[in-house]
Amino acid sequence: MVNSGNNFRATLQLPKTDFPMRAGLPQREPEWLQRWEKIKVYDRLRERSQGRPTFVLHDGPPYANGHLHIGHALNKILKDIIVRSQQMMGKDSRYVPGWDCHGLPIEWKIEEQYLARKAAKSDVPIIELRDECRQFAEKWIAIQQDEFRRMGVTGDWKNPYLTMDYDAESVIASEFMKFVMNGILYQGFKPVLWSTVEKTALAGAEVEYKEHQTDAVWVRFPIDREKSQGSSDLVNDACVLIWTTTPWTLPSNRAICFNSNIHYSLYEVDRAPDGNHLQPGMRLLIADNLALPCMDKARVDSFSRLRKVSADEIQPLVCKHPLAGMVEETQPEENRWDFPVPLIDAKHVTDDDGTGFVHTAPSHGDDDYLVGLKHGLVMSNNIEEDGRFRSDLPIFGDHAILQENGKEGSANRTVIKTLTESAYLAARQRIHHSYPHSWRSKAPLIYRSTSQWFAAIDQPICDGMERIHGQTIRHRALNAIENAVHWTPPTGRNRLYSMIENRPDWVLSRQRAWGVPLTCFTKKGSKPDDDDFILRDAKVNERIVEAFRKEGANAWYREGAKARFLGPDYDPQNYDQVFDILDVWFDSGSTHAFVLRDRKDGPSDGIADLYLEGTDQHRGWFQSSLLQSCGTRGEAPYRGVLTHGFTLDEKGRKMAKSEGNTIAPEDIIHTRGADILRLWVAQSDYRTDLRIGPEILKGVTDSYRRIRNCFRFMLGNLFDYHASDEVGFNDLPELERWVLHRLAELDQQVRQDYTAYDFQRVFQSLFNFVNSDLSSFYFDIRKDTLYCDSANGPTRRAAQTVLDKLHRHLTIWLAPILAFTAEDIWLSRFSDDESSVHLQDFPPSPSHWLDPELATRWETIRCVRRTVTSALEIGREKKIIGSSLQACPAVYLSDPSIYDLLSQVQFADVCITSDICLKLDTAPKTAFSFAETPGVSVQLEMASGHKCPRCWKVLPEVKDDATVCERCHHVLAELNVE
RNA sequence: GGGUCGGUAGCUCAGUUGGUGAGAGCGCACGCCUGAUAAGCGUGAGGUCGGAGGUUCAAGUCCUCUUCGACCCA
Repeated sequence: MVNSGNNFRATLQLPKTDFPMRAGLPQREPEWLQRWEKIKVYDRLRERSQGRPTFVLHDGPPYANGHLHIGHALNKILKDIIVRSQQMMGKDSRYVPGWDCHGLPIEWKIEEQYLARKAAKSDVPIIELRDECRQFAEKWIAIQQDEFRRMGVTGDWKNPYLTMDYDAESVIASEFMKFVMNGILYQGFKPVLWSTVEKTALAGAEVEYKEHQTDAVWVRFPIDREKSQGSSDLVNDACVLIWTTTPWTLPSNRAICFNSNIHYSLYEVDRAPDGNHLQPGMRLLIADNLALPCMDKARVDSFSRLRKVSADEIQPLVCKHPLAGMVEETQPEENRWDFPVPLIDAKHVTDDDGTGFVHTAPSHGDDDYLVGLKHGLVMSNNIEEDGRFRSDLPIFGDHAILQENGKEGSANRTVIKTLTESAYLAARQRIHHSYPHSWRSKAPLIYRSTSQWFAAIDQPICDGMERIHGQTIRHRALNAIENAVHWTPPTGRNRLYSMIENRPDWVLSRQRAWGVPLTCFTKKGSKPDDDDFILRDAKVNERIVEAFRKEGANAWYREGAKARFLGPDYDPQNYDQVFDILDVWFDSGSTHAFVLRDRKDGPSDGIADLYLEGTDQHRGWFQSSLLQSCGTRGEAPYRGVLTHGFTLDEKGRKMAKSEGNTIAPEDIIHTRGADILRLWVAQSDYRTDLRIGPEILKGVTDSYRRIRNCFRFMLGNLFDYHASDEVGFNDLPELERWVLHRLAELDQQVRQDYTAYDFQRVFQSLFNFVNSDLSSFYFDIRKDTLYCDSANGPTRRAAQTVLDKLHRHLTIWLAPILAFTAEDIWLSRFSDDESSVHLQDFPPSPSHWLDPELATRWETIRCVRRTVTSALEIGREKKIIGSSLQACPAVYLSDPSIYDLLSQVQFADVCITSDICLKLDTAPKTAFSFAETPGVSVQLEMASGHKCPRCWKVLPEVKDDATVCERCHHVLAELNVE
């Protein structure tokens, strides 16, 4: 025999398809991108979605510098899945991508270019610098746009929003001026890291930490017996001991912090060398854990612990400043140290180092500043730009903390000398420690209080919205978080709430060049507290907004700008123009105004359905947008907020270039395809941090291939199916109806999960369905029918009818995730020029598909099938059978209802055996059974007869190896083959 | 150092208000098929649910501590 199988091969309806098993995604994806652009999918969806309820996901703008990393990919793909699924669920789902353009990192890059060619930034006109920054941003926006689009992200790419658009700059200024007009803006002081060499403030990112040598001092603060309350041993002659590594900040001291969780005691010096700073009889309050090292450093020979002192006793104490009384009372108050120094309970104090008491100078540290704000401490202004004490400060005037070359000046020495003379110095020591330095000059930095502009978070706003939304920005924001916004996952609510509950006022000003200026004027001679300090004039504001709209924010820096904007009503001589720029968070916090409110494609009420960003944006965009919006429009700019975790490597570690564990989205797209990246996103749990690496991507690719092949099977078996071949629901076999039932169930599940943004579940459900219900069950069973039955046979057409539904539903359901592959699958059947899966909505599933009762029956059937399959497997192990078609198992059943049930279906087909023998009888002892399925036993019997050379079933009617079975005979007769 | 979140099989994930011997899919091993074929089907081996302690008749599920990791802040 040549090969009997091959003789009949041509008579079978074997699957036919051009849909390749291997996708070739990296090569083919760009073709689909071109197609979508050509047929204008996004625009057509807008046209045909008019009148539908809108869904607006407002894009959080990425920063326009550098190539995209995997975190960007995660973020944009999640957004894309939502945008696409909402559209397909019946919304008009709009998406406008945006970019954040202003700010320090770009300004830096330009500065670096200047440095490289030895040009000084100060020599370059500011407008020129700003234009270079703009060009830099433009370049990266173009690159990033390409990279995002390559991922398959849909949206209005032709009209993205940029925070540096003239219109955007104009709106940002206009939003800022709302804060000018409603009294929320004020000028105050805040300590910043300051370079005395460059005479400028530095942002956190510009700071590097290096070892630095300096003087540390222990200083006694005498308890003020008149102002303090407490027992006499404390109040009469004890001191609080503090430790600091910045002695020069002591003249700016305003308080001492302690921590009520730390144990403190009163100690007395017993013996010490002659001339020692600490002398016998001196009494000191110190944390218990630190008393010994302190006394040691102070060269005390022996000391005693007198008694424990509780936090309740410490709290009411008030100290005198160690410099108190050193300056004549004729000096103004700010030049004397005769003020009380309170003790403040603060959590940031530890007993790891120092004394357990922290000297607090609100002008010279973040903790100090915050404590100062909370307790109303006075901020001193003792240090000038060049790092010297102001000239008029007694004792210390003109002494430099750091010289112009960055080396230590005389300030520390003078402070230590003064304290030594007044006998309040307890000890000193040279120490090395990690200390902030300028990234550029490498010189040490100091904390220095500077004049800044703030938005008042707790200031009542009189804008008529206080009744509805609350009086202050903080009230409004907290109210919105609790009542008006839906959080995914819910933990986001608490996170943002506690941040906003505790945050200080918003510092809006930066001493930088690339950004939107704080468009306001101050009156010369007025003090910040004066009512007329900030010019508030709607006409002036309107001129600024107009100019910015036409010329961009550069208008602020043009010659004659001051006179131009002040107009005829004010004399420019009497006003100062502010040249600080706005915190870039104010820019992006204002996007709701120039995108959601002002664009035609924004939502009708100006509120986005969703903001979606990484968890770091609780501190960033979620917060700045909320605060800005509460200050200007009274309520949150979003109805929903979704946060996702960060991307980590395979071991759960942070990705870092230095670790060599980074993965660029570009590489994944070039080697595996964007759909693999998208599938990785969909099958990950974005609520926590997401891992990615070679092994995980391999797993994703495996899953992808599995799904792809199942579609290939469907497509292959639909090659000769047309709409006219559809079999009506009532004529479908039970098995087909069961599949439709499952499809209808999935329909509900998929919609519910997409609505909840739970794509992981969507994919999991679809993937399991395709694997467990289709590939290993339904497809496997129906292969015989599809291949061997007459092309037009009713069961074959029924199966194809179901395959057609499966193809449509599954492809469309997967389209938001596998944007490219779904298109590939769709076009394999519907390939006219204008068609695209992305123009489809989720198809309806007729309610009569749902049939729970039938599903229960089939659950039982599959259960018995599993017993049969296991029995067959035992037969295989014993080499009794190979193919299941060689068998005709006897199934012994004790339950008549199950017997009836199985009798009514083609159970042999279901088990993929040539025949099956159902018996309502007790099983022989040799029969196989599962403990889980009592009452079901299977005795493996061989099918009798010969193997039909066409369909391979072993049937009694087949008498020899050359003739075919009856079914095949009829089919062949139809075909006129024989 | 502080705040928040997380750690269930090699991988991605289920495990409802604490309650039948801890599940799915993939991968892996072995077998079958050779008419989805660099595919398909079946069977199987993998987990002291990060660790310790506690509450309870009963804990992956509640509490405390601890470890590792991440984000934000310092």
